[in-house]
Amino acid sequence: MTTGPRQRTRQQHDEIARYLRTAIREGSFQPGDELPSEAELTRKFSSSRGPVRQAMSALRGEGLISSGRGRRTVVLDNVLTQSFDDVISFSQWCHASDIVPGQITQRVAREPAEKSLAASLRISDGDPIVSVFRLRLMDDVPAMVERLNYPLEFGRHVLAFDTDSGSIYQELIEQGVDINRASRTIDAVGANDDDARLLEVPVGTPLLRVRRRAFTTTGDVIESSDDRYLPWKASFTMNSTRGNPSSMSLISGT
Amino acid sequence: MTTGPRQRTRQQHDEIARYLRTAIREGSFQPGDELPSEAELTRKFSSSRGPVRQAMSALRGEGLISSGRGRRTVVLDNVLTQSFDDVISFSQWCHASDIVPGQITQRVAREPAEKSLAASLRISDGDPIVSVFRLRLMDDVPAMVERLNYPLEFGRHVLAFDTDSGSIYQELIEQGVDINRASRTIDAVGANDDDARLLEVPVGTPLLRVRRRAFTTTGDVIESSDDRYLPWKASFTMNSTRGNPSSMSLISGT
DNA sequence: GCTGAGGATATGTATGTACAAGTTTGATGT
DNA sequence: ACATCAAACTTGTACATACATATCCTCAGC
Repeated sequence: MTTGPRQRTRQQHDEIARYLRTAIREGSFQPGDELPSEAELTRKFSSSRGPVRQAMSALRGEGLISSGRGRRTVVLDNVLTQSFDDVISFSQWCHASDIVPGQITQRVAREPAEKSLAASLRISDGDPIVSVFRLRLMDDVPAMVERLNYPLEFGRHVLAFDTDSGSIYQELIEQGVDINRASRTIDAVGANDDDARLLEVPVGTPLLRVRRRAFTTTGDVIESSDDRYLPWKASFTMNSTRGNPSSMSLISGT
Repeated sequence: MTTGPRQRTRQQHDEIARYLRTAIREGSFQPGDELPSEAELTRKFSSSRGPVRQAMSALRGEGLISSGRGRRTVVLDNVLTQSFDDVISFSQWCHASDIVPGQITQRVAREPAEKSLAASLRISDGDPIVSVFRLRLMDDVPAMVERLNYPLEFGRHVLAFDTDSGSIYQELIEQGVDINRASRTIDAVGANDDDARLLEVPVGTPLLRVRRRAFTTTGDVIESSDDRYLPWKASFTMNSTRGNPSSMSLISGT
């Protein structure tokens, strides 16, 4: 007996949450609108209040809705958000959000590293790297451009992989690369010529840039990447509590 | 109407969560240790499983613990980076980075809340709010425009404060407002006319936008704000580790 | 037309019960 | 000594119920 099919019947609360997320995303419930009451959802899904409240709680945690004693639950002004702790893979995030991820590879190359990239990957200037340049889609609509750079040691797995077929992250995991830690820096940039063409927006359109470096347990750099999101397709949220500091920090530029 | 003392008996789940947070923080439960089982906590607090699971859910959402079917709940090694106070306050962040913060108030007003803002602050449409619009400086150079909105309950402290003199956050703390939790959403926008004029950049320049909502322990919304940074003056970084869990919150079924 | 009281309704909290689905543990048989 | 299996945990999910507490709406009274 192996792992068996990951078939797993979907839980009720999960199903309710997905229904609401989808309805909100597709505009069936606009920002400011009231969601159906818990009682209505209970009837609609032939469930009980528990699962309904679990779903609501999930959505509240994602910042999608706001609720309170006596008040109807309302939809907040929102775009999809990645929860900071589990942003690892674009594909994975899409699946969690019930979106179909897509990718159109623009370029895959094995080439010598230029100076700044070499420094970022902690290799020598001119050492070979594997670089990938892809347009990423959400439900077949352009959403992000992705520039990935790997030292050859890890990049060789990428060269042997069809980059149009899915998640590189998952492929690396399956190849036994132990991705242990990642560091992300978020800022804003204007779309350059390539970005603008692929994302179908004017040059200079504000994009949300996420630069990521991933490490093994031993501290070797696996990846140095630059993702640029259309800000109306994705944003980042994080929660912090007094006394329980968040892992995010604001860094001063030059 | 007598607003009455904000006395409010503490809820069981809140008390349990506080106990566990404190115990973890003070080292009674070390990273890797197992927490008491739900059954034990139920007995210890003479409660039922619902509140215990709500507390666990809160801690899981804060990334303090990890749990799963069949497995005991274990304490994670919490990565301390920047304290909550440093992240929430521009002034404190500047001081920590050895930068002189500055502010030039553009506008302070008491006005009725428009619809979306009212929803965000969880008050009624048209209820009075206090809004502040400031240009923030780093070493006397424009770096960020700040739009703050408070319900009157908290905003009255702001009205009585010289907004050119420093940190509103610190003032609120000193006035006894208990700022407990904050949620931030980060994305990118182009500079509008006001932004461009104050930051001395062309209209449309990409800015890093941070929308923040701050809450009291009881869940009341203190603030809903919109900060826009020049991306070459500030950015966000974040570290995550593979083992560490998502910040998805889930609440017990009960 | 406006105000205020009160009921209807909404979400938040708490308890009890039952079962599902993993993990750990220990007894048993070889 | 070792592998195997079953019992005894653990946490996850679900349902029924009750009450607390805040909001909204209706309608009587002025």
